[in-house]
Amino acid sequence: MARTVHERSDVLPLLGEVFREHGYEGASLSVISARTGLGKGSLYHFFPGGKEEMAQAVLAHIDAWFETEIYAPLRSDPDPDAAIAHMIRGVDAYFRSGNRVCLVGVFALVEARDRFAATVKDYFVRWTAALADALVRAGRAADAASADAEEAVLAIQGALVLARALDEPDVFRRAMARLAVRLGVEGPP
Amino acid sequence: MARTVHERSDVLPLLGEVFREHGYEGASLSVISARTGLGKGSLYHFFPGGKEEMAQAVLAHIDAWFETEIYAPLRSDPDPDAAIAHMIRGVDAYFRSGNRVCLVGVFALVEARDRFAATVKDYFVRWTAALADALVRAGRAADAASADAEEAVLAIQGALVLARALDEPDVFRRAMARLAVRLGVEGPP
DNA sequence: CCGCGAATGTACCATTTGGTACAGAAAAGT
DNA sequence: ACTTTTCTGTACCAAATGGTACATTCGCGG
Repeated sequence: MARTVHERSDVLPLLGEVFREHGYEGASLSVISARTGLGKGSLYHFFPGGKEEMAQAVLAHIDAWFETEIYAPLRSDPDPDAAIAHMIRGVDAYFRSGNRVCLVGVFALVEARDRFAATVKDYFVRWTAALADALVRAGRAADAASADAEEAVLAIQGALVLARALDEPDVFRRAMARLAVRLGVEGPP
Repeated sequence: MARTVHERSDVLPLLGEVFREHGYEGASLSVISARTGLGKGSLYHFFPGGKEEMAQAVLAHIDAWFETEIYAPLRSDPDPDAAIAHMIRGVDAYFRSGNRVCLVGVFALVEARDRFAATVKDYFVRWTAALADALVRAGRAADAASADAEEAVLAIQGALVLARALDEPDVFRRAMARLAVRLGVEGPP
């Protein structure tokens, strides 16, 4: 029976897309099964904790990506300006220039209540902290850096909301361009 | 049997809170019934179209509030700066300084796919247009006004996401203060 | 080449879902 | 006082929900 053998790790991106598009409650096991191509048997084999474990795994996967790809450079790249520019390009690519939504943001607005609150909070705390760190190292005063970092992360989230609402990805691209100017770096390509 | 007689209009705010907290999919008829105090009979009496009509009615209700309370002054108040300041104060109060989430934003991220896309889009289009109008009348150039309006609306949405994610309403208050500065008016009290 | 464990599909479970039917009670008209 | 309309709770429905059980099959190490 077991025809194609899957890895848990290559299911995560598919799961992510499903949760992105339908939210947690909206992502029923049947649509998850359909989109991943995995039957319930396989799903519960990889994620014995069911839907909640799937979502948690996806969040962890996303978090890990941002950690290595965005946060770590912000914290420790010897050239902070380059790290900030890299962040903007990375974010632009990750959200496909506004065509993709932030799963963590989605969970923050609705389902975070108690289920994913800690993970969601951590994601944003570490993001703003890392960005503030880079800004300080780039020469900004500590309090200004914190404010600017908060504003930047907030702008990214807001841009995603607005771009999706208007169905106009350009809103996101414009926001990224403004962000680059405000943070004093080169904008996305 | 029918003890307390309700009005459709006084159920809408309760419905709004339910959708805000649970999203569309997460708001099951049972929690709607529990939170509104109305049995299914009454709910389907007021909203024959079921859950979808409830959500649509809530959106319309919200839209109407913003139209008269925020957009109209932005468009036609003889003192545009006063209208902008009034917007910031109104928004701050409406979202309870970050303790409340934007239902339209929630729907934009997840459920809008096809169900509420038009309503959601309209809400944000009219908001940005009205704000840009006020900014132009306040003396700003047309293109700068559009960009600033877009950025303002986006910042409000982003601030709501971040404030909720961090469980730190102050994020929203700070964002509103920065917004006031950037739009050149008095901030919220 | 064989056996064991990982992976998988199917059938099933109890519960909940959104929605309907309907019979009664309260208001409102008259 | 009466009818009629508006409102409400309860009981019910088929379908879908998240989850479990299990027999089966494949891949790999011995």
